[in-house]
Amino acid sequence: MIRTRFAPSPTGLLHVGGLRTALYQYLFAKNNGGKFLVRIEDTDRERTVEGGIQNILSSLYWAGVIPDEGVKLNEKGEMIQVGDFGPYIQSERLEIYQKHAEFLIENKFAYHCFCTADRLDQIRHSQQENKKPTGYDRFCLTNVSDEEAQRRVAAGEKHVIRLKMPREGETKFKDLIRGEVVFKNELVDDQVLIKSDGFPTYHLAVVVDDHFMQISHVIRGEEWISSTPKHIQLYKCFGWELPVFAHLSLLLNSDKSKLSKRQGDVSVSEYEKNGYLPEALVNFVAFLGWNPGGEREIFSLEELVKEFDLGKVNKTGAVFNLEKLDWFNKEYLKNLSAEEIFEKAGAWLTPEQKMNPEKTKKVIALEKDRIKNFSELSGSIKFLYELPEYSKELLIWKKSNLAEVQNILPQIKTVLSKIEEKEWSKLVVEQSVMSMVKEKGYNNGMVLWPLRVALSGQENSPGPFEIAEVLGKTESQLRIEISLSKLA
RNA sequence: GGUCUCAUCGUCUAAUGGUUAGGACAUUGCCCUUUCAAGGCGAAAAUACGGGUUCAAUUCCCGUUGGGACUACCA
Repeated sequence: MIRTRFAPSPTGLLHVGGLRTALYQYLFAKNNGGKFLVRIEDTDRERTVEGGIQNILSSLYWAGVIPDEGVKLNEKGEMIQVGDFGPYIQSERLEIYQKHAEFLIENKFAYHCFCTADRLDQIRHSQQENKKPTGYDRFCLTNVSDEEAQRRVAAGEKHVIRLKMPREGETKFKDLIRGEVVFKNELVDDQVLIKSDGFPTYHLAVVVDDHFMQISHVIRGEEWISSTPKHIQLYKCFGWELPVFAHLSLLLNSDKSKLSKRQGDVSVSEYEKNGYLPEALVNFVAFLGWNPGGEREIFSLEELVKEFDLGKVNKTGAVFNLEKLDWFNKEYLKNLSAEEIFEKAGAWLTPEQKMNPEKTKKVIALEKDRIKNFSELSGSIKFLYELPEYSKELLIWKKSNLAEVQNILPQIKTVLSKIEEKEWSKLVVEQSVMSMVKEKGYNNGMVLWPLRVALSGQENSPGPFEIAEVLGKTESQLRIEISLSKLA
């Protein structure tokens, strides 16, 4: 049984890099008929933030990356835990880690360390100055006997528990994405397993949990590659079977450094707020470092599941490029009907726009190919609900002049006034105006440009006939009237 | 500094010994058109460098250079 897990720390909002990791874990599990679960790694009490778990889960659900097991959301959006291997929140599993740490101590796979932060800093500094590899010098392993350690622990002295890495040999593993990776054991530090506050570090907790939650494939970011030998050592100490490791390359800023806040929005909820479609973000993020091979780029989540192949994941880090995301979002927007957009974009519409669904849907149909995301929608259709600001210069077509506009606009007005109110439609307006253009031998632009600007007030907009239909006869007439006065 | 790791157009990538090195985004030219968007047709743009191996290297090996990650009682 293939089982993967997403194990975020609730230290902030869900990051797009985190979304990609979760997505790959999800796609891999689903592609293999396996299970995807979410576990919360909240062992750092300093950094854990209020509402962090909630945000991570709601972003995941928004994106459609829904866990089968572990920490989930119910219909009301409340956090629940589902599955046979819980609890799925590390702060609720403290005794398990403690028990396993004791096992390691008893079997001499780990030892107590009483060194102060100051001393640790000092050795690190001198190691760096002497161009030596950094790491704990094993002072407490060599100078503190088991009996003394027991006594000091019993006396309540502050201490941590460290893993005793072997000094000989090397640790090898076969990464599903990178192939064989080898580390010399003597260079691997004696990692702290239990902190002085009694909480486990990531390294102990991740190994214990992945084992008991029967994770078959540990898919995670590249930043973990160098601590993998420590994890493998722990599996060996416990006598557990190793999972398969797959380390994903990082998402990058445009300067190729690890993606961070300083170069714009990186949280999933920010994209949600800005009116990006989850399908577009998911599709985009999936293609950062992986693609199924052909030339097609638009894939639904179900299609991604079908196509996904960890072996085709790239080793190189990918720059998170917003322009491409905009393109994906536009593609998805184009495929939505005005009806669907009206439903989905509710949060971005003004109350007035929401109260006139018939008109707003028509308006959306006109503008939907012009916007990148929903946050642009309301602004882009505003001129159809309220009188725009007019500019005299804009009313004059580049190949025309003031006198010509002053001559033509009244003629359009006359033509339009002849149309019956109930006959008013895009088609009828178009026929009337175009036959006038033809009759007088005018150039299209001479007439259509000022008409369009009179109706929209915009430099760029949909065509004049579409706008006229939405506006209706009275409003259209009014706007032409106002434009005329601006020209005077 | 040490360890690990990566290297195809500006960006995302395809091509696992034989291609005019393909596509997409962005840039740009033209067409369509009243404008913008969309659409259509083009252009420019890459195998980091140096050695091997081979009849043949983007592809395999080595080195160089460059980038990145890690180097915490954070994950």
